[in-house]
Amino acid sequence: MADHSADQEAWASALHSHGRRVTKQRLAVLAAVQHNPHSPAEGILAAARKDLPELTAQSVYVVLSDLTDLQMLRRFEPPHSPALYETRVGDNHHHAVCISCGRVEDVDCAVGHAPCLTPHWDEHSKPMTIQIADVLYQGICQDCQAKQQLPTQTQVTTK
Amino acid sequence: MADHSADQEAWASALHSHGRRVTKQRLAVLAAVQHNPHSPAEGILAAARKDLPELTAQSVYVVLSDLTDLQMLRRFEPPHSPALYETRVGDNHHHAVCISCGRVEDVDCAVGHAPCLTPHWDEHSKPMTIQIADVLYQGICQDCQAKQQLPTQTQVTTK
DNA sequence: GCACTTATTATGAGTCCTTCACAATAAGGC
DNA sequence: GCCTTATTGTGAAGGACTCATAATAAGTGC
Repeated sequence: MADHSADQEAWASALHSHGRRVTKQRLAVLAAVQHNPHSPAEGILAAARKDLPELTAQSVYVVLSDLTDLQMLRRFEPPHSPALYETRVGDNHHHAVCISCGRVEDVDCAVGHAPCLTPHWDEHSKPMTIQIADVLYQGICQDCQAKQQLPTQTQVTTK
Repeated sequence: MADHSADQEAWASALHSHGRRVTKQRLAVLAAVQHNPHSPAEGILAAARKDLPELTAQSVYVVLSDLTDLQMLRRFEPPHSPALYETRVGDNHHHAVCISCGRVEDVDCAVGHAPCLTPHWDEHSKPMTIQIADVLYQGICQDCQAKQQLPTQTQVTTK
């Protein structure tokens, strides 16, 4: 167990710099997200309640969305899954999710700091000024590959 | 109004090839998605009901998810939005959403057929076998840029 | 340190999107 | 045309998240 108070102070000053009050709820949520990256609100609630049992789910939702707006947290929504949160922000990394078990891995940007930031628009579309390019990789993690020694590797979606 | 029956037959044979029965509900949903790309289930229901008023929302959900599994439709979920559907499948294109108005544009793949398909894993992650790489661009479309001649271009999220 | 103001949190209910269980219907093979 | 069974319709339920309001407590000034 490393020096928690150092983290606490870092979070506190970050909150201050955004004009937010430093509450134990926010610190608990931040710590929970830090120690459980890629967790949904429910998981963050469970983790934070170990330190702060009276914390409510609604507070977690409020805190998470506020801190996400402040860019102190990053939120992403894999298909068929509730939103996941992480403290790793500002480094333009991406995510890979296992379509079998749902496990999530971070993927560093392969193309520098702004991957694929120059879309080639198709004919009929009105271009946009792109600010973010999120890449979501989907595949099968090694664990799941080992478990299901697939008989056929082609799609077996014939119902 | 082009030749609808041609489309109908194409959908019908596609359904057959997947072992599905050809029903007016499925055809209505497929036509609705084709004519309203990037529509949510509710919008597809509304569009399909113009041809088939007795169609129910639940049927639309069932049909959409089944056809998505069959890869006859493609589904994607922008942040803070219900799932959107389109008939353009198998061409590995991506999407750009306007963070202001929610408008969605197709973006052709900038890097050939498999963009960014070779993630650089960070140190601690177990690599996965990547099958899909979805890119979600977020920005501001021209219309919204024109409407809000932003006074400050930095973030005004100080509440 | 002690009020006081107001941001935050807790409480409770409500919304939206989607799915489930089961009965009614109809597509397609015979 | 009939029969089997996939599909659809009906009605209700579930999960994830948000909203309105009251209670609480951070941070400010005295």
